Amino acid sequence: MPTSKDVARLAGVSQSTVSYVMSGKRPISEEVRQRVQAAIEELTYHPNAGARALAGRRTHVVGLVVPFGASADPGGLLPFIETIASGAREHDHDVLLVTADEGTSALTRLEGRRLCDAIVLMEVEARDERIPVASGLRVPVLLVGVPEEPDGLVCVDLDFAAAGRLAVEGLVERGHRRIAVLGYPPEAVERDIGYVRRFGDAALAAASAAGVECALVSPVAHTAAAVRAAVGRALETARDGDGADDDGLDDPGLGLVVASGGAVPLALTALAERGVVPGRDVSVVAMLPDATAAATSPPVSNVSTESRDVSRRAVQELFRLLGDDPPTGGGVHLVTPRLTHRRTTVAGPAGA
Amino acid sequence: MPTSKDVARLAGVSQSTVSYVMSGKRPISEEVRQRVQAAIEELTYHPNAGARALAGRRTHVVGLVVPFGASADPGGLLPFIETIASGAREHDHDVLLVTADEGTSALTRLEGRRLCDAIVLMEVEARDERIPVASGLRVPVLLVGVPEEPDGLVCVDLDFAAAGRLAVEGLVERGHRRIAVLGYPPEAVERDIGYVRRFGDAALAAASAAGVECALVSPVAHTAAAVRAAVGRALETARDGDGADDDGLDDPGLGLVVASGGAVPLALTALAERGVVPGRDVSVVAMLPDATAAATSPPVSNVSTESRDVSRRAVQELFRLLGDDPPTGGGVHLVTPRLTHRRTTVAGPAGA
DNA sequence: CTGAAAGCGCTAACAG
DNA sequence: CTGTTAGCGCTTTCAG
Repeated sequence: MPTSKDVARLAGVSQSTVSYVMSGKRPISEEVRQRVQAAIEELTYHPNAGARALAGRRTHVVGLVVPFGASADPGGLLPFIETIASGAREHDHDVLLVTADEGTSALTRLEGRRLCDAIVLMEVEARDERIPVASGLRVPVLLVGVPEEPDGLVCVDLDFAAAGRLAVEGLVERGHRRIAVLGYPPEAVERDIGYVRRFGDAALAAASAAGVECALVSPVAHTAAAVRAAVGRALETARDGDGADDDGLDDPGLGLVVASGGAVPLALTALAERGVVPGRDVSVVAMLPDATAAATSPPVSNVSTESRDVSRRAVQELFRLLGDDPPTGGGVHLVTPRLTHRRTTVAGPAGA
Repeated sequence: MPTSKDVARLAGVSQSTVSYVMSGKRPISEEVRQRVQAAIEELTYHPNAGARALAGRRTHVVGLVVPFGASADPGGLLPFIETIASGAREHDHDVLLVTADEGTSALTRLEGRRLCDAIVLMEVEARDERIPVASGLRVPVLLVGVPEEPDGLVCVDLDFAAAGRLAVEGLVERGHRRIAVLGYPPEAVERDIGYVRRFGDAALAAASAAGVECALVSPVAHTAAAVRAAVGRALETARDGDGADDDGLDDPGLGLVVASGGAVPLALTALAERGVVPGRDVSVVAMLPDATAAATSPPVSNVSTESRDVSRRAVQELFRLLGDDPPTGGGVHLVTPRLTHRRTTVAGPAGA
């Protein structure tokens, strides 16, 4: 296995020149650069990462702390990881994957052992015990998710308020006058106070702004029974004050927002059991990644969780943190979701 | 940031003693060990990974090459990655994540830069261009998936033949006399010749052993149209030779095996469109991870792809490769899947 | 059972 | 524009 010394010898230059050719940190004459490049190719030289990290005090690795274990994830995680990994490679960095179940010690280990130059912390909760630790580290940390106390850290997340608004407005546009929001499971309600509240509040606000009724059914556990009950309650609520079943020809029925992606299959099943057909009798809009939404049966209208966009943004901010200019600590970056109507929304009032 | 030198000074010993205390590669008197440990705690010392790798020629990192980009994965990837990551941590290793789109150069980079001590290559295809490269590396490589030419490498995979058999036998047990297998999408048929063939052949063999008819409908693209057509063909086939619709009270109808997890929602939709109810008119058994199967509507009976078991096995074999005893190159390790009946299989002939 | 010392392969001042 | 040199922090012989 060749070292930079071998390259230097073969090219007839000094070892440092080889280093500078690779890093571009110093002007090199075209002639020398050519010779060195040729030697590198010929020997298929690769710089030893450990040595490089030791001498240069940069590992060219970013640590990624992923929320495994707890993950009953409806599909957004993988694209996220993929995007971070490819993004890192584009900047000549690698990704070290650490699972969140290591807790706060993952952070001190990554920092203490000099395993990486920066850390991305995924699925940050509202009051996340890792935040205070993270903000005390010397390596920059990027949060995915917005905690209550960002503590000067940079955060990137989906704009959940916009998502709640979008879902409700989309249903109102299709003529729904009664809306119900199936909320998050109890665990999430306790853990993720941040986005849970932001989504719900924005949904309610949008409804009231549009002058339509909106019931928030929450929490809803991810069990068949709980979702069935919640769907029942939502449908009952909608029927109240409406008098009869089917008298208004223009009434598109209930507009149902499913805030937690994981509940979608259960909700669809619950509706089917009652003989209620989404896209005809009611509309269903769920919070889901596009790919997952398109793969349910029937494909469910969705407010995209855009993990791809969020992670692209995360990569961008990450390498700003690693860049030359001091990026002025802190800052919250929100990515706006999109609403896509699929088979579960009714056509709407104005013909369409 | 303290170094092992600082620890040594504080403990009143030499640097090498600190090293030996940490590695246990040399007997240390209890007294000295205590002092050193105390110093380590006090300074919250962490060994510098780069320096350790450089001097010790072990990185304590395993490279994981994941099949992103192409992945329309029905859920098995994440648990796999998670299991590898936790398993590695249990052996005091970290995981460096690399995406497969880097191709064969990912391997040479991991090896050349000394980024890891071993490599796990996921979703290996039958004739995978990375195999010859992998088998030429100095770092041990573990394949997940069985290529045609393992080239002396260790492979771990699900036993797809057993899976095909299991699916068919499960349906036969429930009284089905006519079975159809919805095969893999064209891409997979061309790419993954290995397990595609193994699954199909075993299914057909099991059917013929049981004396029941079995039609293999393949390839089936993952589009609504293609799956709809395939389901139609499967149902027609079953109706032939049966004469009428519903005369045999004991005839549990068609037994449908969906070999490719990604087609499941489409297949369920296609059945629903025809008014055919799984679990009553036909049975459906799909090849899916348990979690995914439980989350479809209705929950579909499945032959588990057991990515968790496969990855546990992979970790086990991986650290055998990294262990002290030379593990005698090569070897194929197959993990046996399980069949779980959910709501999409009929009750069966004998009451049940 | 413990210490001293020689690198591992690279980068980054210093010198020209 | 290029070469020389001193480490980065650890492991591991080689001596006790």
